[in-house]
Amino acid sequence: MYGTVCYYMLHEIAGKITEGCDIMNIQFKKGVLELCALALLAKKNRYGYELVNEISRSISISEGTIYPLLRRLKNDGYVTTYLQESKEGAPRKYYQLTESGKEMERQLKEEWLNFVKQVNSFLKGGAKDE
Amino acid sequence: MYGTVCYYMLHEIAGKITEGCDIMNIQFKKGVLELCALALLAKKNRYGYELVNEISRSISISEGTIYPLLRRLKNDGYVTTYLQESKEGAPRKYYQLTESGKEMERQLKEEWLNFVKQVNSFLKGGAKDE
DNA sequence: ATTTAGTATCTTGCAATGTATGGTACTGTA
DNA sequence: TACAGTACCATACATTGCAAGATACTAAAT
Repeated sequence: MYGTVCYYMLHEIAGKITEGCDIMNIQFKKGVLELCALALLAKKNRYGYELVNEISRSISISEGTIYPLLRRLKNDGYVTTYLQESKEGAPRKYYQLTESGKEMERQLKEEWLNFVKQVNSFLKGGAKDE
Repeated sequence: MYGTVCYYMLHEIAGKITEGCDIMNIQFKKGVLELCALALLAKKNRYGYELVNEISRSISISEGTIYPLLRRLKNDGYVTTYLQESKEGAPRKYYQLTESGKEMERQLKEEWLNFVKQVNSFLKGGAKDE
């Protein structure tokens, strides 16, 4: 019951940053967060709380989203984890991409860029009228 | 029981087009399809089956996705509908954007472009390391 | 005439996944 | 010892795309 207040602060801050994008961001996010997490882990090993903070700078997310996601990634063999003590709080669980995780990251990135291209084609020219 | 075979053909074709993008497209799609539908309707009125065909040229979707979506759009007041007979089959239900639908389309488009920018920043530079 | 194929719409139950909510636990400071 | 900050986790829920299957009309082939 102690850190509860701080917990909510994080959520509030995350919400403020992406203010005005709330109508459907919730839906846009589906699936893309996995790519974001993999992309960040491709740069260096990180712990869960760190990922929440990094990602929530740009995209409003909460911890209840990241931790289950990371568990999925581990179950699927895309990451391994190791614990490391911290001077400022509970021990941190670091996540490290496996080879298959790196491969997944490349593949998802490619698909994402492709997908965006397709969607944008609808937004711009739209499908030609016959 | 008559047109069932043809029904499945459409699905097969749609599947083939986006072959190789199946790992997570399902997730990428969430929410974006609504934007695609609105964007296509912003160009001209269309009927449901037409939308399925247009969209499935680029993104693999099925009818079970579009019709419920269109019902949602109607319930939320973003489109109105009118029936029109056809020489080649069942009568078509056309969908027409309302003013609030047009506004929604503009807003979603803007959010989408913004969202893509944020995600791409993770993929490229990634968040700076402190 | 009956079958088959094409066009068109709709419904139900399922699966995936982000969210809200709330809990645990460790450290350092007042 | 109370509190704030850091860090992790679990459960119940809502949203939404999908699979599967039903219905109905038209037109061409048999």
